[in-house]
Amino acid sequence: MLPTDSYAWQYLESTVADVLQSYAYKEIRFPVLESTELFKRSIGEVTDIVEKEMYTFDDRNGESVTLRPEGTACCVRACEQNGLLYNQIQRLWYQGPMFRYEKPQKGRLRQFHQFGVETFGMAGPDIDAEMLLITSRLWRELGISDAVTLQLNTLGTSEERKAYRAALVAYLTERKDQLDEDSQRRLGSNPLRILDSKSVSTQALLNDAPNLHDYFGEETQAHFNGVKAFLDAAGIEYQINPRLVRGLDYYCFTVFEWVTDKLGAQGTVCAGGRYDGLVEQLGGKATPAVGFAMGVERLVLLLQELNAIPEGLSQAVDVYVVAMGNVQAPAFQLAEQVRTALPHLRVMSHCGGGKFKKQMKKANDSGADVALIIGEDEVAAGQASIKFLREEREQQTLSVEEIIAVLQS
RNA sequence: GUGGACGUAGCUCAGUCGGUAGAGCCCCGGAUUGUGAUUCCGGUGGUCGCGGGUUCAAUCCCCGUCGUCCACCCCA
Repeated sequence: MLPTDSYAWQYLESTVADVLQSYAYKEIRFPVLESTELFKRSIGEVTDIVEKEMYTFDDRNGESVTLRPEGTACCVRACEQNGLLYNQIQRLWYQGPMFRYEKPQKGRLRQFHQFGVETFGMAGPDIDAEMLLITSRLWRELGISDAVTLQLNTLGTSEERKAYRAALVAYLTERKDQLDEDSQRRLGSNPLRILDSKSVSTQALLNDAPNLHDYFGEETQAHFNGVKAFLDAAGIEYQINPRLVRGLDYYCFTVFEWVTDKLGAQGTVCAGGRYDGLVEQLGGKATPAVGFAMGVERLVLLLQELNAIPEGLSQAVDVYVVAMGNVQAPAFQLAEQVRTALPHLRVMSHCGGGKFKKQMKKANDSGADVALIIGEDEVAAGQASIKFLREEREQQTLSVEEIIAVLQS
């Protein structure tokens, strides 16, 4: 990521941090490198991520380690090892690089970055809804609400899913020859993923297939209705998508995705759901949990696509200090005085000498609104000149105090 | 992993039906010895991704390789 993009990242990062802070979430940080076993046990052995997308290697002790492909498992491990989950409620967030060995394309990189939120110890639909309140508010803060839509589904309990899975496999096995090639392969490995296949013919075939929602018992229905009721009350729009499934094994009940049609093939900008079984699966006490992750690169692309980054953020300089003649030391001193008095201003001192004309051109190109000019005359008089580069206004030669006063206004 | 496109100056790209390359922007100098944005003039800058093959001669044709992009797949 280059300086031309970093301001967009900083804008996104600070907006996300502010929103999460306003919901009283706490930041957690954990390592980039984890034991390979952690991901096999959490994400699922037969998922694509674990089977072919992990950066896995042996360390010097011969232990298999992996660059994290996602944050949830790492977060659970870190919390578990530090006693944050035992009979406790946690609302946490994190941020950082993730690694998946995939073929790069737009919105999909081998090292990419996520914001993640994980909550523990809350079983009701209210905290599920809070995930969507948070993300919905974030889109509003970022000015991209119109570009994203919420897809919502529930996966029920693992027993319900198991029963449905059997019915789906039975139905599709009878019609295997009508399935596309990828779906035929998934029939054996991960049949639920056939539901969100992009193949038109496969989707048509699914219209008469068993419906997951027919397999839900009272608990699942009630939980899902609860989530929907909170969303309705909050005025958050959503689409129920019964074919929305997740690529990671640990999800149950509520799952959701925020998607956009503005980014080409990689349209999911944020996704998450409930994963009540994971903590126990990783050796802890059974703990309800909900969370989500957002793709930073995709959100930055979307912000840029929509021109949603506030003007002025890309400007790096407010004041450019020009030194005429052999007065670099006093010029530095002037710049330091301005920085001390007005720390919010970005003050750049010209370095490298050169002709005055050249320095003025640099001042202009820097994007600064004003240039402070100091030469031998000014040094002798204990003054400096202030020139306004973006407005019709007379250049003035003033004392340092007066210049600071002008800059302040 | 599969398919397609593309790698020429710092950037965006043109070009040579095979005879070792050009524009715009950027940068530097000048018109203008202490005043930028508009002009005008001049200049620097390229083993034409890398390796092999064909040829008198390859940036161009062929093969391989690496990289990038887009889509599939997968997912944030």
